[in-house]
Amino acid sequence: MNYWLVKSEPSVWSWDQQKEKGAKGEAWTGVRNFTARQNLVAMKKGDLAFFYHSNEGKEIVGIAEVIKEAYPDPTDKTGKFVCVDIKADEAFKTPVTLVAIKAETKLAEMALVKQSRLSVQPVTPEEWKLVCKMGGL
DNA sequence: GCCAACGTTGGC
DNA sequence: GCCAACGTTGGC
Repeated sequence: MNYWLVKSEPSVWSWDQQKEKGAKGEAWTGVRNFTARQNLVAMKKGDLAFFYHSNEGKEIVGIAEVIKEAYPDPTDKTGKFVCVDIKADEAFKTPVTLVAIKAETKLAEMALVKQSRLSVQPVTPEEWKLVCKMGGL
């Protein structure tokens, strides 16, 4: 079991839209970055990922589950990139903001802080536990 | 809306 | 294969 963090601008694809898709989930497309691509390929069915809202909100709003492993991204004409399917799992009782993450010294090493532009990032089990706790789960 | 950071592209 | 130019992302 691995842990991840995926980012989306809520104006493009929000947690609420993801929730509406229910158990069937939705393809997580649009990744056009090789580092993020590598992370997508490494995802396994059943892995969990934080759902982060960038630009608007700047907070982790909930947890999603990988329900289909990497396959060619239908929105990518070059065929170079992949996507996975995810479904909304649990919403945080309290969203964990970027400010709160930065204020927590144990989370200073998170990719979210150090590499803010990477849209699919790995999360360590320690970070996962702590952020879940901060989110009220 | 600005700007810094960084990934990608293309010329050599 | 290097590196400058360019484009995009995302926090502020």
